[in-house]
Amino acid sequence: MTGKKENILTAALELFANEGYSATSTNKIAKKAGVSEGLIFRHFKNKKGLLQALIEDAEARISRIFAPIIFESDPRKVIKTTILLPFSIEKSEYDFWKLQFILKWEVEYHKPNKMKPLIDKLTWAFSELEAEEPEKEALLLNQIVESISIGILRDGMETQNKLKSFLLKKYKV
Amino acid sequence: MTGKKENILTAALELFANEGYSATSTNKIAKKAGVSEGLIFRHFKNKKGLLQALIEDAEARISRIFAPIIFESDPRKVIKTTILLPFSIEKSEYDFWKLQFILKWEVEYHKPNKMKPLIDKLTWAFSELEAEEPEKEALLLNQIVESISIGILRDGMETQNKLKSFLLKKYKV
DNA sequence: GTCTATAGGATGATAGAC
DNA sequence: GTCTATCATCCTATAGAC
Repeated sequence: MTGKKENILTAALELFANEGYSATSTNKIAKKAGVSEGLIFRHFKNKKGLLQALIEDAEARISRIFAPIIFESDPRKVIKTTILLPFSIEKSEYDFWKLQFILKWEVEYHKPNKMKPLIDKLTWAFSELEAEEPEKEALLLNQIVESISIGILRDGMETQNKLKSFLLKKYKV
Repeated sequence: MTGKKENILTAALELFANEGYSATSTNKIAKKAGVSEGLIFRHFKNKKGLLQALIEDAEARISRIFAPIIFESDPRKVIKTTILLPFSIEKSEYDFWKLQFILKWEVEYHKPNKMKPLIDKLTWAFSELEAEEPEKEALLLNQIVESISIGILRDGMETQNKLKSFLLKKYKV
């Protein structure tokens, strides 16, 4: 069950997410994983390969989380679920999210269009609800949700909880 | 005018802001600054000292930018100026802002209360305008502005320009 | 699959000359 | 103030044994 390869991934995720990619040495990862340093390179070729494996894992999880929104057909529910999204993240998934956000600041991993499907769906929802400028509403809500996510990951859910009911009321969903 | 100490600061700022603190070696900084590596340590004791000098500089600039809002007495103008804030950043200041945001992900430099004065002022403004929940309005607007700033720094001002007039309209300022 | 040993280079930092 | 030379340490990665 607890293969050593997985130990490495778990340790690396926690360290990359909380201390940064460059600041984390393969030595630290190996120690935390209870594994020899060489094994990391056997399994992942190099340090970047290890990061890549984590990124792919994280992206899979994230599209799984977005799926219920993309396939929702009630516009009100699309907006409601989007607002609730950051509050429904499980603690066990925090490091995956953190990694996402940290990597946005590392040039080579930042893809601005990653949120396009969500924004498109939100645009559709707002236009169904006859908003004056559905695309801008969508862009704005997307950014609000993103900034709430960041707030939760950095300072804890309590700091953002006030905004939850406030937003639901504001958007009447 | 172009003292070597300043060269070091300029080079380090650009590198720290765009490639991260840990990913930037003192060797790279020295080369970019056209200076010997040893000089960095003469002037700033160590790499952390160099970062600290930049942080202090950045914080001074930022409070200078916030000042006009804090001392504004017209609540509508407080909100308007806050919304316009990220759009009024000069290109030459981008790296200072980037550094601010990057450091928020490095535990030891993240202070969640840094925005308190702005949030307090916004709370006051919204309560003057008789909003139902002024504190929550303030928290929300603060986060919106922060996320727009991030968007500008990462993807350019064009990507955020749509939101500018949209927000001014939404907040009727 | 996993470990040990180690290569080869980069890194932060110091000492000493000018 | 500034540079050159140098150090000890740490880093990523490989080779070879089990």
